[in-house]
Amino acid sequence: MEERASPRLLDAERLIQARLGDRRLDFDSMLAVSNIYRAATAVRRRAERGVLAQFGLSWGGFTTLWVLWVWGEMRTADLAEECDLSKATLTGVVKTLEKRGFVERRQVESDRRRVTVALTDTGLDTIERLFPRFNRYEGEMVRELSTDEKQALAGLLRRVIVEAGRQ
Amino acid sequence: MEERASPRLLDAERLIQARLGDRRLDFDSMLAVSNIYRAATAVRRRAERGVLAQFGLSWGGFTTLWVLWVWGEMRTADLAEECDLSKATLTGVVKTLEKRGFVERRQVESDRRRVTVALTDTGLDTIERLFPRFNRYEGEMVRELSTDEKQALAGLLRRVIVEAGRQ
DNA sequence: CCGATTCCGTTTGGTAGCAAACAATACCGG
DNA sequence: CCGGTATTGTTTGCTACCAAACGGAATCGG
Repeated sequence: MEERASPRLLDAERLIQARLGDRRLDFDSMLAVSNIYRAATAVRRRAERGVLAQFGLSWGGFTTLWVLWVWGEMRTADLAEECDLSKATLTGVVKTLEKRGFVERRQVESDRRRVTVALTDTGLDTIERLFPRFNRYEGEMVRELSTDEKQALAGLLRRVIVEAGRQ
Repeated sequence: MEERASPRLLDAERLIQARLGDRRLDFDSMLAVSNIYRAATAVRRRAERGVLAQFGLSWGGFTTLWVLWVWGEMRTADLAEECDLSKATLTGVVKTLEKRGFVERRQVESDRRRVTVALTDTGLDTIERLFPRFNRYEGEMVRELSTDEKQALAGLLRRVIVEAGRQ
């Protein structure tokens, strides 16, 4: 099970040890963190190629549609927060989604600095057809894990998110 | 233990569950996958702001320096593979690193299509000073986890990487 | 040799992502 | 009211990232 893991990674570990000489190095943390990043890249790429591309969506675009679906019409700032994007980035993503006809911007009457974003009918239809397929993909990507392991993984990651999120 | 971890995050997760209602969905997989992505973003941002920015490096730039440091001079294609980047992206990253004086390109005599990339003295000095600090940051980001938990996390993620990596 | 094919890194054209500067609007103290 | 300050979303300028097209270089079959 664990043995076939990745001999290359272990080689690298020894090489680093040699390079660093007597310096003390935290390998457990290094492997945990670098695997988080690698897993995220793998998961994102697979989802983009396997599902999202057919709908003309990137990961960020999908996330935005999904958040709007779950939470409904939202102010730009809250949407950015929920999508875990800077507001500047969100402006661009929304622009793209608008171009594709998935969302629309709405001026807020009571405060003209503000703008809300909402799904169009096309956007709603798209996310309702897309999400179940996306969710099946998610299942495939973690199918090696038991239910308990999935929950354990989510729980461990949650603690990393909280810690790393402290600025 | 798990309860104090992150009330806000769990609330959001419960809310989503409520919003999605009776649809048959694989929540365990969904939470595992989305937390992978969130954790990666948090980890990357914290490292970039906390350490890498001071050295004028992005995550990708750092990874590239690190790989070159550990493995030595490499062909472009192998470097891209090792950094988990497309060769097109790597061209850009190397271009930036070259501009900053961290790496240099070398034409291969025996096959003039090929190019290798190697650290400059500046690059070597930089990564040798930077990596220990980066590693301390990694430790901080997972400091809530015990050694066993870090290893468990790395192991679970490795299995996701393998599965999601199958195209 | 030579034509076709394969291989390699770069370029092109597009989206994504951030920080910082910005303009418009709202708000607040006097 | 009115001048200063805070807030909000966008713009600017940059890097990163990918797929696909490209063009030079090697290689292989005949």
